[in-house]
Amino acid sequence: MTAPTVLWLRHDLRLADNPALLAAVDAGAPVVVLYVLDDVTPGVRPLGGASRWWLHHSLTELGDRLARRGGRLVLRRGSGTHVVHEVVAQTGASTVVWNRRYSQGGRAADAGLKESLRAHGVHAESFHANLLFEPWTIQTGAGKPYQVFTPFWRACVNGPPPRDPLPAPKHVPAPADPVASDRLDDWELLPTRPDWAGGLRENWTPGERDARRRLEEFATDTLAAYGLRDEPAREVTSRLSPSLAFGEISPFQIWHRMHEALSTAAHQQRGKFLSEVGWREFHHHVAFHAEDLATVNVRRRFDDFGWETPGDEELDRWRYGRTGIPLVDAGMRELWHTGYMHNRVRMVAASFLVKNLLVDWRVGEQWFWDTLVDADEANNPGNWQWVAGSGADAAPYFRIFNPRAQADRFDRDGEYVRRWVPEVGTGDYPEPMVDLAQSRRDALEAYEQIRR
DNA sequence: TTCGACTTGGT
DNA sequence: CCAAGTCGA
Repeated sequence: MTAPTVLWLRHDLRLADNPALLAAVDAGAPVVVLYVLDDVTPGVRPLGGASRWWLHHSLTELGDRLARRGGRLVLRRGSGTHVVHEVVAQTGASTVVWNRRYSQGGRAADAGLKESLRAHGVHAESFHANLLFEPWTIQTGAGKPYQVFTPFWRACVNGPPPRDPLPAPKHVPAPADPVASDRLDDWELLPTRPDWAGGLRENWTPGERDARRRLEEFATDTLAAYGLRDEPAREVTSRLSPSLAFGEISPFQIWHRMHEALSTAAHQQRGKFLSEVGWREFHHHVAFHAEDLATVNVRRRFDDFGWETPGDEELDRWRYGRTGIPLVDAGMRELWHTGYMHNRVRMVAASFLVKNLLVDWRVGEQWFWDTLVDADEANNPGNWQWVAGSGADAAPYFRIFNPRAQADRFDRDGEYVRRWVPEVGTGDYPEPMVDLAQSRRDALEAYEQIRR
């Protein structure tokens, strides 16, 4: 009997381009493929509601794919560190492998685990899988982390190119004795009473297989029209963000596909699309070096900002799309219904909360965390801080989106707004909850205080 | 130290 | 036309 290898999966729910999986299989021993639902480890953020829905289906699909290759997915709940030790003890595993995660809490837990495993004589190894450029490898000339996107991405692109994606193993040998696993249904990741996931089901198919399909469709059909990406009524974005968040697809696979055959028109848009992938890299870079991106202002000067404290009723108008500002409401309803919001509209809806209502960006960030299927520990707070002006490479304070002007520019014929707010222009649609011109002036005044 | 450059804007 | 600040080389 060979001692098995434990593969601990986290944000890498895929078989292709999975270095830790490949290493586990190549070791020649049976592989215990483990996923841990961890709501308890300090600094590891529990998934929000929409993400839990996605996770359920992604794990189901992964389990099926694994089974077709002879493997078996083992599910456990609790502290990741504790569970891994438990599984090692139960199986007599000699090796544990995983792909690196980059959040503060995740790194701390993994470093501690590596140390304690080695102290128990268990070999532990981590792999580079989920970012094109690991955060500590990109530095300014002065050896410091970047705080501005453009030079950061230039440094990435001008350095050694990302490796080619790795193949999926054809066979994943499971241990002869089955390892105890939770039943996925018992985790109750799907909503009941009420089941609010109907819009999610209509719009998404979680899992590696559909992620690959979306990438291929984007590369062959959609990328050529990516120049229209700012218009929310068009469907010209990749919609890969939730799959990237769960690691159903890797940035290496995306990068590589963008360097394969593309039409001339698509080729012209490639750099723009890859720079959006670059923003994901940038936010992870910033988060790696920041204190805690989801709670602490990158620009500490904002710590004294006098945010308003909104009532539940006011906040609910924003959350559920009843602000009386059509583009904001359209976006918030798209989010509530589908677990997703077009990027341009995210900026407008976030700007409205932070600048027109002067609500702390953390309040909006938490709502997005709970409702987005692509909620990401670095991207979500990083983008909210960017909008608020407290973040890295943030817009100047006096840049305040006007949601009406944004609608005129990017939804000129009102198609997107009508799709989500059909009653717009009728007596059923609410009056604006705030005067845009006055609240803009108030915001400029409030932000003026920060400058001192 | 200097200096060019800087995702996404508004009136 | 307006509106700074600061990053990075």
